[in-house]
Amino acid sequence: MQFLVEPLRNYYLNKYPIESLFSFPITPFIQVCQFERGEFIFKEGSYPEYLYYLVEGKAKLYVTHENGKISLINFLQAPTFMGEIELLNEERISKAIQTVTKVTCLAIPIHACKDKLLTDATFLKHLCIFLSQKATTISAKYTENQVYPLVNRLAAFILVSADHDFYKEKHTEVCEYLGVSYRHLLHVFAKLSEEGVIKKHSRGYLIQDRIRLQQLAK
Amino acid sequence: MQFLVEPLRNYYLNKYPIESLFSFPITPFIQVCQFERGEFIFKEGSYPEYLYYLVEGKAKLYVTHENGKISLINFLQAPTFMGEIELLNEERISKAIQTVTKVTCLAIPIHACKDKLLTDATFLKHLCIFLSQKATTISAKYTENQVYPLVNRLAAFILVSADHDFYKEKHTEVCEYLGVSYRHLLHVFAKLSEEGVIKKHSRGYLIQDRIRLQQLAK
DNA sequence: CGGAAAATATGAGATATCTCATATTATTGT
DNA sequence: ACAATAATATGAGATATCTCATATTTTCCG
Repeated sequence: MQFLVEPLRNYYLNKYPIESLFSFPITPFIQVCQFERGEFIFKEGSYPEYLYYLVEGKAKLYVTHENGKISLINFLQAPTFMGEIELLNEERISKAIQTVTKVTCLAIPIHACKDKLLTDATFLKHLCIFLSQKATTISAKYTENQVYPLVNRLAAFILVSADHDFYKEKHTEVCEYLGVSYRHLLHVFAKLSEEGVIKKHSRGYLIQDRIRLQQLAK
Repeated sequence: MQFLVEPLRNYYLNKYPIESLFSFPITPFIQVCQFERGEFIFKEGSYPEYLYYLVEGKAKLYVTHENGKISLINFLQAPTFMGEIELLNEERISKAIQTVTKVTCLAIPIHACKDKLLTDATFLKHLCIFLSQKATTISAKYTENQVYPLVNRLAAFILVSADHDFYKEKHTEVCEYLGVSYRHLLHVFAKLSEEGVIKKHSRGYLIQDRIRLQQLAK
């Protein structure tokens, strides 16, 4: 992790203005940092020093279970807070956040700002909205995971992740995200291929029957 | 649903004081209401008129999927907010809340208090903490549901739900809560019985090997 | 560039979980 | 008290999903 100094710090502050999330001047406190791909923004069990606001890049939020299995709870993309739950609860980080690509964040030092943040109605309202959306999203994933077989969930995931009908994600991450074995994920990809819904290419899959895929997605 | 008038209203307001959750005097706005067992506090698709604060009794939060299946997301017990997400997002209720027992709530009328609530740092901080705990809880359930087979999840549920080592819950609700078929739930109960971990009685099960049950719970 | 590590691919048996059907018991409401 | 409804119980076949093992290809880094 690297903190950016002027004039780069100022460049990002102007590119991603977050003053409106607060009722007091937050800018003097903000540090701009960048993480290389594969770095940990938070490690499981660590104590958070910053509340981060991700503005560029992609990271993954995951938890490692006692049995060694990994659940990838969500991919994080801009704009998103990171570490906000631990700010509120003064707990150690229970889930890891690791960068998938190079990531740029605005970092708010907790020791310097915590009292201000926890009494700022503007910030707290934004945070409530953020947390309520987070709870809503994870609730939906939880119930859908229980009720729909992989073929439906994968169809939905392909639709959401494809760019110009081209899907290109790492199976290793996707099986952790959908909570299934690698083998089974491959099985279902093979099945969708057989049925002509998608077509395998060297670096991913091309959607061939978007209508059918949408039907499968629900 | 029935609103309680004085002096009953006052009785509950004094028994369950929530003034400290706000920085302005909320009491004049609060109505105290009771729901009979089986009543809907919120129906899926309805518009919320009140932010509720459950103080007595038990309710269940669930969602009905397009395929007709029901996922019971959580059992709600005091103290808990209900309808807070829709207060923040001005959306229709996506999940139903139905009482399991007779329920008593403090009801805050949204149209009269919304502006005050959304600018009250004290309330918003409490709400943030509540929402962050909610997100944390559902995240844990989500990942454990993916990673652990029913026997482990059921063991944990029995431990949490038993009173004086006696477990007495409706299988119909528990299978919706754990996201498994009724039959499979019965299978696993039979297996735990066979192994002498629990023992079936006329109205429930008695825990016979708490140590073993705790091992199974994780 | 080359070796190590990571990702992808495949086959096959095992098992957790599902659906379906039916019977019995308990609860509820009139 | 009785009928209807809800909950509980059971057997059995089907299937979604898992684990394991191995081979091949791709990516990464020194």
